[in-house]
Amino acid sequence: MSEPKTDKRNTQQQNLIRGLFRHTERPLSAQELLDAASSIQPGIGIATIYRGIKTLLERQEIVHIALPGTTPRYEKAGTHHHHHFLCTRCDKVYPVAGCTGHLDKLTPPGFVMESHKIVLEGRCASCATSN
Amino acid sequence: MSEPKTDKRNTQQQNLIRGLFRHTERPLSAQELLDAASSIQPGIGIATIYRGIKTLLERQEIVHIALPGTTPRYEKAGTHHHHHFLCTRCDKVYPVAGCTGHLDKLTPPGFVMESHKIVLEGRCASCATSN
DNA sequence: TGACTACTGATAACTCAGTCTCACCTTCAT
DNA sequence: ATGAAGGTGAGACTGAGTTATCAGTAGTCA
Repeated sequence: MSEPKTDKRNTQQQNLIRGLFRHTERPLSAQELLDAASSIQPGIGIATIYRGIKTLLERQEIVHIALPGTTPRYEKAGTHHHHHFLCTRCDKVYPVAGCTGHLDKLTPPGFVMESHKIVLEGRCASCATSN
Repeated sequence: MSEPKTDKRNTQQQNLIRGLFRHTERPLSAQELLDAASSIQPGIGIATIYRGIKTLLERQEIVHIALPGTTPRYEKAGTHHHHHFLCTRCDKVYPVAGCTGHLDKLTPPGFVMESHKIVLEGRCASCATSN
């Protein structure tokens, strides 16, 4: 749980943030990171969370994920091509393996598709069973 | 180009906004509506645009469309199921006919999918040909 | 036509995510 | 152990998008 890697200092807070990504399978928002980090190190500030996100993005350890109608999430870099499920109840985002493909067929004539996003919405497993 | 429909007044501004949706095939943002409306009726205020959007949403003449990484758009209600193409250069959004289907297969066990969004990103026809 | 009142335009205010500032603290090379 | 300097936490600040306020305007109805 300590990796210098650059000339930056190896602080508890940055290691904590890196550890949260390492041990969480789903993409996290800044607020989710703050909540999770606060339960381990109470008092950690939101500015530190954003600084940590910025550093990890620069090091390409995480990637930015934009989703419709909610705040950005950040996810471990280097995963296979996949999409996301957004729970409309708890607002958590989950990775979804695979892809339907055949999206080229949808692209209008003359348009050049560079990437695509598929977002499933509904209830996650825990919100589907509870009211 | 004049439809009372409720006890609300039938103003030039509201008719203009309704007309813009009626004669535009692609979803529009508040700013795009302001730009388009201003070219027809200079001096129209942004507050009037938002008031018009609110009224049309209440009357279910338009629907709200959330997209990743950009501002909300609004689109004529009652269209067939379709998705959207977001131009990464001009930030315009275009409707995309059809759908790949087979998305149920992606839903993780225990999750309940209620809807899905597919967003294609790249260059629209006019941005693809110009630099 | 005249009066009532909802609507408009300008702009201030609000909301929220994200950034900046700065005094204090922690890390780390010495 | 010590000092230099980058990191931290608190909170002010910023900017984009949206909403509220209010005096003046225009639609509606008698």
